[in-house]
Amino acid sequence: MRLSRFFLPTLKETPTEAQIVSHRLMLRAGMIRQTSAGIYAWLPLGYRVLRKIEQLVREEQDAAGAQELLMPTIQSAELWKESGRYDDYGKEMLRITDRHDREMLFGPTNEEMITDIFRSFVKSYKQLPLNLYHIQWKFRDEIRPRFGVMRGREFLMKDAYSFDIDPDSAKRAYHKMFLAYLRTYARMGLKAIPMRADTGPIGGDFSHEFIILAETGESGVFCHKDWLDLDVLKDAPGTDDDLQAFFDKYTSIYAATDEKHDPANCPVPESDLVSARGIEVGHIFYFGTKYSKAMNATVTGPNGEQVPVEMGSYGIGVSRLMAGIIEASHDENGIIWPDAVAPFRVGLVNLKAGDAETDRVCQEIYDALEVKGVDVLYDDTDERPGVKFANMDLIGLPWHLVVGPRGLKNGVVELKRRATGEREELSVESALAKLTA
RNA sequence: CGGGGCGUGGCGCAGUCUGGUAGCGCGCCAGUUUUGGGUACUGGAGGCCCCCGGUUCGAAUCCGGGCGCCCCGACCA
Repeated sequence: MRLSRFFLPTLKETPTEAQIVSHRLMLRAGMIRQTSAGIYAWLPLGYRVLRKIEQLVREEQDAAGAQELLMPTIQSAELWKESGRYDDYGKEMLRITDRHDREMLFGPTNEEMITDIFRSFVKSYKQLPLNLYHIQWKFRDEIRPRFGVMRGREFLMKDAYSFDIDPDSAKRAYHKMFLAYLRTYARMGLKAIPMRADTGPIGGDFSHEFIILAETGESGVFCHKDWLDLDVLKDAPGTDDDLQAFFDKYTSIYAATDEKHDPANCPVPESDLVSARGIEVGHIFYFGTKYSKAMNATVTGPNGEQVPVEMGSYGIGVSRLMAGIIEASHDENGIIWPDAVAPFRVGLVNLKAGDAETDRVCQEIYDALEVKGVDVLYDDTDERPGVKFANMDLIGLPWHLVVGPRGLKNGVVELKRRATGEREELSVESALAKLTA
């Protein structure tokens, strides 16, 4: 993509409404545009990242055996009356009336709907286990939306729903998601810590929330320092292995939010205790038969009896995760995208657009990267170098390849790693080799 | 929902108290200049001053009503 043709409305100054760093940077980097309180339009740069995150989440869900479908955003109130949550959910649920005066709602979550789909088609225990998920926009009419997409009213969420014949099997489903979640965050370069959590309006008796560590996180977190050394991607068992041991290991190390942390009764000696800040980016629940009983979702068991299915649900705030990543990965100049979710892998900076030789080399590099399938944003504008550098740092692409007449005279270009600031001068060939490796 | 604040060119703000032709910085356009970390100069374009009503010779400014947005708190992926 050529920057001269890319819709990227960056801002030099920070809009006043933005208080936290991710919100500021997303506005300044031209990623989002607020349209109402807690509701945002995703501009091309932001949307690219959103899709990257979504895709990574999808890959891990698929790998864990979940199957993707897509349910509507607008739901009928009927199902919610059946489960009893139409009244319980309160004002957070956006209620809508259609032209026939039918009660509808913009879904805040999909337990009822998925349970309805399930009961319509699944009749036998032989069709279990089953895990269905979708990545869909949700709406929760928060009293006070804030912090940009971190606490928006409309947000993109991956929600998966597992169905099993008995609690043991449901536990395994839970463990699978537990692992998939940790893998998902790890692949995004995030340190995520699962913690026992309240189940809130979803209900149920077993739940973990996943907190990523970020200096600017909204809540305080305490954990054993061993957490910081764990490498999920190395520890992760294959999907067929028994996940119990993995689950036990990862839930046995101390971790608690400040609300639940009691310094007086903390099992971790002070010297091993890490105090940090975190952001909740996922929540998984095992709630048994809460919905299946209320909605009569049963299957025929091995002995011919009708058994209400054991269910769990598993959410990841996809749009929130973007803000979380920025909170966890930025510096005073802007965003630092982890490679896995970066909108482009390379920012190619032409320091002197219009200079024949510089233009030629840039074009050559641009074409070579495109051919190799490397996402590249080519700054072909005739802005001053300072402007280009500042903008490149702001939008945070992992690699900056800087090409100017001065370097070309010596046969070199400059490759900068955004995360570390390291720069090296090297030939075009070596730079390309490095970027396409 | 309780408490606080804000709404003035795209963005950041001044002007409101004390009514009298709407300003500044950044950005944008044109030109000159500059050319490796937001360059300098010159000349431009761009505003229903959130909306409706009232007071007044005259309202961004005063009064009444409405809408929107932000911050703190209780609540949440």
